[in-house]
Amino acid sequence: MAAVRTEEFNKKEIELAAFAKVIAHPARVAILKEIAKREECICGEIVGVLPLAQSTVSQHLKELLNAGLIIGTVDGVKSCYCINWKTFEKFEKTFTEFFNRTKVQNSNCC
Amino acid sequence: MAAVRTEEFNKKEIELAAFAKVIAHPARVAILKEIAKREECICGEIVGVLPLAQSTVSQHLKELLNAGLIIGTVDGVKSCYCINWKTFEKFEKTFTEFFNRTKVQNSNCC
DNA sequence: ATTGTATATCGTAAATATACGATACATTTT
DNA sequence: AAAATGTATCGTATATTTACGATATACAAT
Repeated sequence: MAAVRTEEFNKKEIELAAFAKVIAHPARVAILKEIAKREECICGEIVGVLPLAQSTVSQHLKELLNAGLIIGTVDGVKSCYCINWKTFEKFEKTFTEFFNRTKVQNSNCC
Repeated sequence: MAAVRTEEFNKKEIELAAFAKVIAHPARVAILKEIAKREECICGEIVGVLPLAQSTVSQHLKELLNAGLIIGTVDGVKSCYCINWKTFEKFEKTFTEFFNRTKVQNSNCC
């Protein structure tokens, strides 16, 4: 028994947790910031900025791709990434809603 | 080599990633919501609502405590938890800032 | 004092995540 | 055609996370 028992929770909870997981690593946060800063960014530039091996960065990029947070295009030998703002905003909305709705449930506590 | 190389990233990135990790599990999201809904909540009530063993829930509660997101008080045999709104708002602010600052860096991309 | 109850902790198994080097692959350059 | 370049993938080691049952602990009730 070690797999997360995702089946048992409600959709919103699962989605928020999944989104959180995507940005739950400093490398992926740094990658997102770097791509946003440059507007678009080739893989090599990201590797140059991060204290990680090329293969590790590539792995993190893949996870961001899977999550739909970035879009990758091939430019000759190079891979070019940019933020998928549509998904980015979906993430933002999901987090914002979680915080707002959780707050609303409360009135006065400790 | 498997430990996250946290030392190498900047503070903001590490903090955001760490905060994200705390809510990167549906059980912990569900626990937070449940406690917020009831304003305060004893452990047994949470266990009753979640599809997880008591010891597992206790483990998740401990992580939320460590993160400072909840406060636990002993009430006889029972343990009573409530949201630590101060930390909660710190989390909210951190996420909001990340989304806002990342967006600002961009103008027009794909 | 004994029993029951609520919760935390321990021990442990299995899954997942992280990291790296080596290698494969495709494109570009020579 | 051969060499160089940039990136993805493979294989693998290790750390961390998740989950559970069993047990310990502390208080309450009998």
